[in-house]
Amino acid sequence: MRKKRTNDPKGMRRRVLDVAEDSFQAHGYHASSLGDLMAAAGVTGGALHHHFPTKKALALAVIEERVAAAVRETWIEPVLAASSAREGVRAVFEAVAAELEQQGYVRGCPLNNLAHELSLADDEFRSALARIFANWRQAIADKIRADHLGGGEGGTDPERFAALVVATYSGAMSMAKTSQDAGVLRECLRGLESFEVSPSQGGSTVKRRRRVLPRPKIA
Amino acid sequence: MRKKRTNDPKGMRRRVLDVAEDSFQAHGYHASSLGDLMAAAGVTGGALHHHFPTKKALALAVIEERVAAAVRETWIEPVLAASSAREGVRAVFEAVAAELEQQGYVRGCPLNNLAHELSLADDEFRSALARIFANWRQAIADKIRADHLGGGEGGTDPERFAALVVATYSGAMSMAKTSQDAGVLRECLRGLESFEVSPSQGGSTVKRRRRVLPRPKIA
DNA sequence: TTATAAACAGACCGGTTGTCCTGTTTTGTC
DNA sequence: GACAAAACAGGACAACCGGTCTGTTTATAA
Repeated sequence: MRKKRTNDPKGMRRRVLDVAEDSFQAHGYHASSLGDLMAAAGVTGGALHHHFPTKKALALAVIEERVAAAVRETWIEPVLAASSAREGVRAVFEAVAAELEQQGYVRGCPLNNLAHELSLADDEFRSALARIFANWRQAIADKIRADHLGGGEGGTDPERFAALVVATYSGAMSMAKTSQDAGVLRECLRGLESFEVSPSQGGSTVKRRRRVLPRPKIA
Repeated sequence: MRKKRTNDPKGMRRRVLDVAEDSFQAHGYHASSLGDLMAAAGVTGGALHHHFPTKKALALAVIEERVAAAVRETWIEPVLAASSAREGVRAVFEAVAAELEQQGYVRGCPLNNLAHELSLADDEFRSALARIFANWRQAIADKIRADHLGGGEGGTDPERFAALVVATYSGAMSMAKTSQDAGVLRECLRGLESFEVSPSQGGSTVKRRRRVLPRPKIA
């Protein structure tokens, strides 16, 4: 009996993270047993333990590598690449809503899913998750500040706007997951779009009230 | 061996629900073992099984009796009793923020905590939780409609406003829990409040543009 | 080649989980 | 008081969980 065994530490680690990310997202951390993950990934206990000594280490890797990357790819990069912060926010909301409606079910936000389950359980989990939230908010705030330099977004407080956007998205995804309906995402986006600047910090040239979130382009 | 035994089904059931509600909130559903609950409540396995045949039945009772009541008491009733929807929302945000800052830690929103962990696990859980979200939103929307009848909040879409408020609160609590800092609640409230347009502008109805959040009426 | 460590296989174990089961005591009803 | 049902006590149990341990195979470097 010859055993074919291809030593591929990189690939094996990636496969484990793939199924762990998926299972944590679908069933949560506690409801995902290492036995299930091993079976799904086609990995033995020895290999799993070699790459991730404990379940906590595995979850920490999922958070820092996969969840952070997901937020970066679906939120931070699109917003920074957009013509403005508000346009970027609008585009992400609609892209996520469209994707959810296409796939027919809602599994929720990876970051919020794990944040709710693990924030109080372990402080390492909590700080890792808090860091992702902070980066998310800061990226949006930075984009607002960039808009300021470009002459736009007169009275918008960057941190306040960022917090509001992240909170609205997180809560909308929570409701969308519970009702299994992505429509609430669009509803909340409409709410944000009718956001008007409070002219308290009237440093901009525009004094009159105006719509701050531009109408969606017809594409 | 004499056993002192006071048959008190109502009280026993209440004690079990008390500790279950607390443990589900603090550690989550899966991380709360029935053994821990029995020890904390001072209840034997037989008694627990008599009132709640399965762990799922216990959780369902917690959701329908305790979580729904919590949302009703901290959100629905204060908002409906407030002078306006906007004032009620502001009061609840500030009351919760003050309470969290006083107790020094954040355990999150009871509804959202369980919603994230259980919505995908079981459809009975999901529908029960979705019903609470729906009642929450409808109460706020109803209050907006009541404001309409009183001559206020012209142009504010009730369902849209309610969805935005609930989403913002849920997401803000999620971040507050993860960062263990209730400050983001106040920040998001400020964001919602900046929906109002120019504070001392006249009440003329010249603008037919959508003003989703007019400023609150100050008596 | 040889030595050494990394990469992996697979069984094993103590502890825990949720549930069930058999009794015993109390309550309600006639 | 008789008696059925509810209310509770407490143990038993099979399944499962996460972690560990030993052994074998593969890569790496001298």
